[in-house]
Amino acid sequence: MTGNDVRRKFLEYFEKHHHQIVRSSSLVPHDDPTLLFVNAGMVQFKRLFLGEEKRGYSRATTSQKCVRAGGKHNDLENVGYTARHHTFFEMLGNFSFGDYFKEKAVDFGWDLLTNGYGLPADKLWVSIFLDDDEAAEIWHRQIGVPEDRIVRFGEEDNFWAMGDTGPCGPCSEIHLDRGEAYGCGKPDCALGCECDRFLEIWNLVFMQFNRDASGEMTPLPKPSIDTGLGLERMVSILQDVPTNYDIDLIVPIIERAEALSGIGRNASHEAEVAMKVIADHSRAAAFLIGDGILPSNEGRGYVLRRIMRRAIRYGRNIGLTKPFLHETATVVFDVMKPEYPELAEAEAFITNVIQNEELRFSETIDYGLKLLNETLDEMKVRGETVVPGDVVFKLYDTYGFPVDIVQDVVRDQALGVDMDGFNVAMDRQREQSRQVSSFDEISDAFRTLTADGFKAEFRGYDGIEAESKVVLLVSDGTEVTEADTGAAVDVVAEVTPFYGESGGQVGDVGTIAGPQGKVDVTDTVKDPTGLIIHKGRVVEGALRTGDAITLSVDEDKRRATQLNHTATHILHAMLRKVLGDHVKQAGSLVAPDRLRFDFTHFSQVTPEELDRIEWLVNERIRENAPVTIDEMDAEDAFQSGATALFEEKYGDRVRVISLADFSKELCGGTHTDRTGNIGLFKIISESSVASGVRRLEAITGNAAVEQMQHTHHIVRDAARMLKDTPDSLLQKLEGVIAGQKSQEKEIERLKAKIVGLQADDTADTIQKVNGVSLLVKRVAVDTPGALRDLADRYRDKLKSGVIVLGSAVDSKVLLIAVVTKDLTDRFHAGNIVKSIAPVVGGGGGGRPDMAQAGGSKPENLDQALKKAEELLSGD
RNA sequence: GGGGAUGUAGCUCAGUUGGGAGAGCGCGGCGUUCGCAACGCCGAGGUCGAGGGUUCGAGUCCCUUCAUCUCCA
Repeated sequence: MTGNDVRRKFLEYFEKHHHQIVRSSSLVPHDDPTLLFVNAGMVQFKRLFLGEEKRGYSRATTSQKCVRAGGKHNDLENVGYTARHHTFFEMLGNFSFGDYFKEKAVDFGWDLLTNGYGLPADKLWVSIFLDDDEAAEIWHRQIGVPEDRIVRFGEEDNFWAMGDTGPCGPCSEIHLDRGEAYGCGKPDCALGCECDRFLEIWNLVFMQFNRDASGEMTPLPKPSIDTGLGLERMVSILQDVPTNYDIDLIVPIIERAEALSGIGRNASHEAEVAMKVIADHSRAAAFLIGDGILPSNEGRGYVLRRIMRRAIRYGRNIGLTKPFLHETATVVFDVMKPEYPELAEAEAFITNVIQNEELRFSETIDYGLKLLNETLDEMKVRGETVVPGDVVFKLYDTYGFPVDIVQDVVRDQALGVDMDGFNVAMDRQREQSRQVSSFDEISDAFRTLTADGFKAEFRGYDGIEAESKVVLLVSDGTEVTEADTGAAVDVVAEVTPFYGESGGQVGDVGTIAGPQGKVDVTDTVKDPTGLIIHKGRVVEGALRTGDAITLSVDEDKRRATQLNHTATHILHAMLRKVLGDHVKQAGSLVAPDRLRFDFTHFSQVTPEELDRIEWLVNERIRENAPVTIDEMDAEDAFQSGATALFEEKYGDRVRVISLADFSKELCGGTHTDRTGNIGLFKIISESSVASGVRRLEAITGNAAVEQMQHTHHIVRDAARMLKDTPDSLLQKLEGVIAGQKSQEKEIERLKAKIVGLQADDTADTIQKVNGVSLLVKRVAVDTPGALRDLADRYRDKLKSGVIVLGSAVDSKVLLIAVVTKDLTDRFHAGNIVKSIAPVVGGGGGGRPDMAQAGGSKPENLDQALKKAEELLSGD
């Protein structure tokens, strides 16, 4: 049975038992800021379990993409060294939302394992929570598992909780005894042993309590089921192979690594580890990038970067010094194509991103090697043989140069590394970073409201005004019953026409009028549960909870925003048409005054392409296509080929926005009703955001017309100033610039000439003191540079001597002292200016042969020069 | 969220108590050559990331800010 068969069989089994097959959600969790990546099957159903969300089914089954790296669950450092750790894996699961409970869950699990997958019932063990007698009863009486194969474990192993508070409950795990051959051989080897004999394969969570802040647990009215069966692990059992890395979903990746390196995975322990790391990380990288994450220096992108770099580093251990990860990732597409066709579609983009990262990392390594070698050279000069730990740490911490590569290099040169020192520095850094991190907390008031089942109704698709009632007022993060004039306030209403910021479209602005007061709404946001919060300030009277209110959206701004939003959809479609199907939306901002669109593309969009895109978008606008909006089931929408975005969350009912036959997108935003309303579309900039992602900014409607007029005025006025027509403006400007250049040159030449003339006029001022030529003179130049030039000329003339020049410019004084090289042992230019500069109220300094100074008392310049003469004569 | 580093010519970078903005490669012109490569000579190209401060004077010191890199959480 292939891995893909195992997955299919699971989903089909539960579909047969009236479960909705739900597609895997993106690896990026949409509404959970505390979670870096989706790491379990239940994540996308969290709000269903909490009762905050309802969907059209009460039973579901999924094969969920999961990543465990970088967050609370971090298996990154284990991958390669164990049989079953992954950063990326798939979790099969069946879920009941207040439908069936323990009995059926146990029944399904056992039936599928024994009858479906054909596992021997007498090799299956079951663990349950200490006092969950109900579960024990079901397993023993209903299923017939002998009592000696039912084991009770404590809270650590068999009690599950979503967090410190919320739904929780006991769980029950099904284990498989693979026989002594897989065991550690110890006499006390039994279920729970760390070895590979007893494999935990399926975890059934019985969600039956709700735990409050005080720790008290109350029974849930509708208990639920959440189960998790690791696909890779299950496949390894059914294919009867020793590790997850021997299954047909992964072996092809390893085989590619073997082919590329020319080394077999069994060649050495090192090779074995490297192959596993490469196989796992290739999968993680392919899927993470496929879900829209790009390598970066923070957050999710940084975790992705670390995963890729870890793979590259291990690749070096088996001689893969050139970029290879994009090749092993290609195998991932082939293997996973049946279940994840969208991954294969993005192949070009994903491999490109990986290759870029490989090149970037090799730059990091090259630079680190350079720094390391410099350090080693210095050490050798000093006769040291151990690289200090803080040096290694600095290379790692600041330049990202991996420690194991330091060790390789150092070993080759028969030197040592102070790893203890490194670890001390590392621990210090950890300690330092572990200071409590405070992240934005959603006010408790909002949370309570949502938990009580309140749902604000959005009525802004059809109108911009609504009558409603104040449900909640929050000021300074705490709930209030009244907000007075001047107070900043967050308002929640029963119904609202205000669009809360989401999907790139900014929140509406407008006013809320109550019986005794008015609030200016400056922004509208949507919290993760969909609660619409109006943010504003009371500008008149006061607003109280329960007030009847009229909510009015600023019409002009909303309308402008709608034009930009519809234009964004047209732009998206035309980008794909002009640049290719690899173009995918990577971010979007739709504001009243402009739109910004980030998308995946490998190179700069040429000016010609930009023109063509702009032209096509405007053509679509002139077609005046109707904007049709359909609400439908998400599955139907996907089937119909509507474009969905990876960073967006979609419920089961979605809105599909269609523009004639050229655009069909899932979108919750507000749109204009015909493309012709947009009027005019103008691109105003094209830039890069990250490698592989470009950004376009554009304007529409009035803003676009104003922009055109503005630039037209500039050209017209410029032409008028140059007494020319706009068409020949550029030619004219070229001439003007050329003329200016030559004049500047002429000025330079003349200045030099003037300086030369001044320099010629010196005979009378050169004095001979003790055989040394001295020139002390007041001159008329206006910049330090000119003064230097002049001094240089004198020096060239004198061949040997000391020159001190001074010049008064406005309220400032410039001084310079030059000593020819042959005299620097007797005179120090720096000391000369230092001693005379105070006379003009300044200071100065410089090199022995040249020094400058300045001052703010021009009236004392002659006095200062006199002092210089005395100083030099007195030598 | 906390730390470290970098930002100077188209590119790679140098710039040492604060005192003439530089190198190599690339680019343009000329020369040598039948031609090319190579070489020689000449030349263009810089808001020293941005803003503020200290100073007579800031690429250099201080503060703020942006961008990039990097480690930790």
